[in-house]
Amino acid sequence: MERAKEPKRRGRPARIEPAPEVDVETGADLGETVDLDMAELSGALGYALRRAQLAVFEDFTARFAALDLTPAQFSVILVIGLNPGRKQTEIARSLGIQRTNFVVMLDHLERRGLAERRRSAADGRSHAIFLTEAGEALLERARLMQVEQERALVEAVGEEEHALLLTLLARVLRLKDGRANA
Amino acid sequence: MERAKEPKRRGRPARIEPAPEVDVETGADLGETVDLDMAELSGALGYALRRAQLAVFEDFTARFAALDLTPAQFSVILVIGLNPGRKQTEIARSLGIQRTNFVVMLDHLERRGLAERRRSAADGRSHAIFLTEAGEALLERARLMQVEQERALVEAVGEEEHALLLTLLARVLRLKDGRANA
DNA sequence: TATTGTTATACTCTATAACTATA
DNA sequence: TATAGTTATAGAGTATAACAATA
Repeated sequence: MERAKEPKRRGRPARIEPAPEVDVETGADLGETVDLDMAELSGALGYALRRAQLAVFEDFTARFAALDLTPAQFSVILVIGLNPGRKQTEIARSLGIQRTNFVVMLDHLERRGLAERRRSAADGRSHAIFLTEAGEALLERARLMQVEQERALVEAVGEEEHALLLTLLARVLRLKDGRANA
Repeated sequence: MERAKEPKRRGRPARIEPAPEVDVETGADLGETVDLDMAELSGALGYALRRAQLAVFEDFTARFAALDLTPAQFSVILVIGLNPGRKQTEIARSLGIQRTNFVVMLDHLERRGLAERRRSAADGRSHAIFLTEAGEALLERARLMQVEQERALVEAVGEEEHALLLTLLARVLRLKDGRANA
């Protein structure tokens, strides 16, 4: 049974004081938009991608708060679940995570009892990675949440458009090949 | 005349040694793909957005290396250029940058002689932000590079598809409204 | 020698708290 | 009291160097 952790404190430590019990809802940070000229930026695909990605990740974070999973953590347990027994480095690389940073991520998941490393008999250097029972269970719940987010996205952009977006975003990755072959 | 700065050193400091003159091109990090099952992840729009955004930003960084501009810095000088004389906080908020973090960004641009703060006569608290001559000049060069990137993107995804992507990515932002009204 | 996993860093980005000057 | 700008700081993400165990 995984508990939703208290969101970790960030920024300068609060001076120990009465604890004001602030009304968080008041934060009118996005109240009046100041109508600057943004037209040129809005035409830049990179900028549009960035804003869209942030919006989806924010939404994700809100939805997955109860499961205490970041987008990256979700992607990791999903890939482990679909590819049990693979080497640490294989999992990491498939997600574009450097193996050195993946160590800490896995430590975290292992300490939470969601994943485990097993020494490979064939190759004493490598670890085969698996989900635990708890990990599988959490993954199932996470899958449901992910489906809900996808449904919300379909509602926002349209059914066909959602599929189209996936297609077009895949094409954007051709940029890399383009430069590699140049 | 802005110089392309040496990319800042990161990570653990190298032990002072002969300097191996490594063949960087050998890094076969993405050589053989290990064919894991990624199907489920690939269907997640959030993941697709993330990968696409990273690809475009990487491409951007490569293209803008000579100008020594990050995507964020480009967006800042662009918005200042299009909205000269606006308050610091207005510029920052229009880009979704917290005013506290914007201070350092502006410091940086000001030290490079690209932007400047002028105390407002009307309101002694606020700064009106402008580009310098050098800033305007750099912005012009940056605009050309940006157009080139956009052209590369059009080549990668198609002319109509590029326009469609912008439309659909704007719709993705409805997610936020959805949650706000819920 | 090369690979797998690891530790130790270090820079960037982003977030919060609190201070100063001004309104 | 509220706002604009600022400083200080902390955490997350991501990058590099180097080492140990194993191949």
